[in-house]
Parts: sequence; structure tokens; C-alpha cells
Amino acid sequence: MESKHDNISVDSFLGFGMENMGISSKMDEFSYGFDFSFLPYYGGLDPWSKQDGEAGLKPEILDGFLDEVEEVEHIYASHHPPSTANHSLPETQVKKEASELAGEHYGLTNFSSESYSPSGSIGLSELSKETVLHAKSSCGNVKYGFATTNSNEMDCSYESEDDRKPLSTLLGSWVGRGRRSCRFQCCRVDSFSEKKSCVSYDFRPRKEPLETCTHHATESVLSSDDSVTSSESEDGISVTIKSKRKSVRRKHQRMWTIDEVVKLLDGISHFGVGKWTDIKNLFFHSSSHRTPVDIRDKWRNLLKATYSNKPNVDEEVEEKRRSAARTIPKDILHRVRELASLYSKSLCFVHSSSRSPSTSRKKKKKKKSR
DNA sequence: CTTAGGG
DNA sequence: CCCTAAG
Repeated sequence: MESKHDNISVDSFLGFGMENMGISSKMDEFSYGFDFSFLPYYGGLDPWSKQDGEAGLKPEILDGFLDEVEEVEHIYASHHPPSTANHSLPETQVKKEASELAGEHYGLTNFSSESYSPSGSIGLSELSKETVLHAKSSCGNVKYGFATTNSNEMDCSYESEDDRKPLSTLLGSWVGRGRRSCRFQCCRVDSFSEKKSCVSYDFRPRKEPLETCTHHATESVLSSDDSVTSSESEDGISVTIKSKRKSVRRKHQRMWTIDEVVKLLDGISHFGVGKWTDIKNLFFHSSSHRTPVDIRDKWRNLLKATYSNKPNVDEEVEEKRRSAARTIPKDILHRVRELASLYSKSLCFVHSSSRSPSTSRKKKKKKKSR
């Protein structure tokens, strides 16, 4: 496996050798013509070698692992690929390492009752979404840099000057908004001729089979100091590819860290309950996951947890909340209660009332005084 | 598009 | 988390 890297052709490494890409012939491999085999972790650095793909890791494992890549700033897949990339590893080991990777990033802050499964439970057969490309890799003397950009254009003009980074030969990025990002744009700069060729591939979900591949190519000349931009927009890091079959795969579930919860509470005390977008923009700007809805949901769950201490004898539900509340640090729980009572008139009333469990719940979070 | 609710 | 109805 290791020696294989040295021999691999640069163009075939990521399957993005523009000219020889032959993308149309591979379009039907998956639902949306996206051949994941070019990914370093998707069993097979050589996309043209079928054996690799077939002998590769179990799809579900890789699928889960690819999700984790999103969390990692830089993945280097070069002469010394991370052991997790070694598709000759036994399944169990890969799983283990994948979960270790997850553990690193989530810090195993297991204070929430929410679940998290690092390896994902859905296989590529249902190939749907969330694949990540933020892998900067070097192969031989040529470096392939994957970066992100906010640009929605395909003309290789990049918006942010400040974020400019010198990148070597090939730069690719997912463009688009958030998880809807579905267009892959890559540019290649020839170091000798300073020629730059850009292509953009459209991986949006389609109802119909892909007849013609969206493959725009342009040629332009760059001045030597005109490097390619890569902004670190987290949105660009991940891409969503939904399969035709509805939403087979849900967004990767991420545990809320205590830090995030604190930010959420700060946000609520700053803007008030209900201003989820504002809270998102100000307090979760750097977290591309955590949509306003996610934040709202989390708040809702926190509220539920606080209910656990209420005289609400609701069998299992009550116990669930109780255990959820147990895992939340006391001080945070207190803040939640404070904010809750601050923004919910009926919550105070709930304290002293002995109403039926079923009807009480709705009243509580109904009103917010703003 | 943003929120609120329900699933 | 996802989906959908409302505003």
C-alpha cells in the first residue's frame, strides 16, 4: 500500500486530472455521478483501478470516516498516509480508529443525552450526503491543495484577497451555501506556463439520470503573483450530495459541547429566545454546522432537561429528562432555568401548578417576553 | 428566509 | 436531526 503512493500518477490521484478525467464515463457509478473512489480514504488512490475500490473498506465505515474528515483541519495523504487511510486494515481496527478520531474532536464531552455514532450507520449503498474534502495532500513533488472558497463563480476569480494562500498545482473547492453545497470547482496552475485551467462539476441532486455532465472548462492566464484564494469558510469544507431517494442519510449528529451550550446561553441572554439566526451569526459564526434550527432545537432540549425537576411524574419521559439533566453541569442548568423563566412567563407559573403533565408542557415555552 | 412545532 | 406550516 505504501509503495503504491509513490507510483501513482498525479492526475489520477484524486481523479481530477482535468483533461483525462473521463468523468462522463463514470457518471453512473453513483446516484449523482460522483465517484468517491478518488478520495484518499475511499479505498483506492487510483480511481481507475477497480480492484482497489472493491477490496476497499466497507462503505459504511468509510462513509462514517469521511464524515470525520470534516472535523480535521488537514489530512495529509502522502507517502505516509494516516493509518486510518490504510484500507487493508481490518474492519474493527478502522472502526476503532475512526471512533478515536471522533473522540479527539468531541473531547468525549458526553454530557448530553444525544447520541453520536462515529462510524455512521448508513452505507454508501444509500449514498446520500456529507462528504468532505478538505484534504491537503502531497504526492511526489506535486502538491494538491484542497481549499474552500465562497465564490459561486466558476471563472476562477476569487473574492477574498486577504485569504489568499499560495497553493501549488491544483486547487479544488466546494462552492455553494452550507450543506447545499454541491458544486466542485477546481483550478490547476501550471507552474511553468502559469496557465490556469478551471473546471466546475455540478453534483446537485437530479431527478433524472445525468445525461450530460456539467463540465465547464476555461483557460486563463495568471500572473505569477496571482495566487489562488482559499478562504477557510467552513461551509466549503463539507458538501452535501443527496441521493435521489429522498433524504436517506441524515446530517451527522454532533454532540453539543459544553462550550457550545455556553455560547447558546450567552446568545439567548444577548438576543433573547427566538432570535436564533442572530445567535447563530454572532455566537456560532465559526461553526458552519449548528444552524439556527439546530440551536433552537438544543435550547428546546435544554428546556426539557430543566423540566425534569418539576413535579411532573411522567414515567419514562420524566426519567429520561432527569438523566439528561444529570449530565449537564449544574451551573449551566441554572442558567437555563434563569433564562427560561426570564423568557417564559408561564414557566414561573408552572412551578407552582399541579396540572396534568400532558397539557402543561405546551404552555411553558409558548410565550416569551420580548 | 426565519420560526415554531411535531416527528 | 428532519420536515413542514406560517408569517
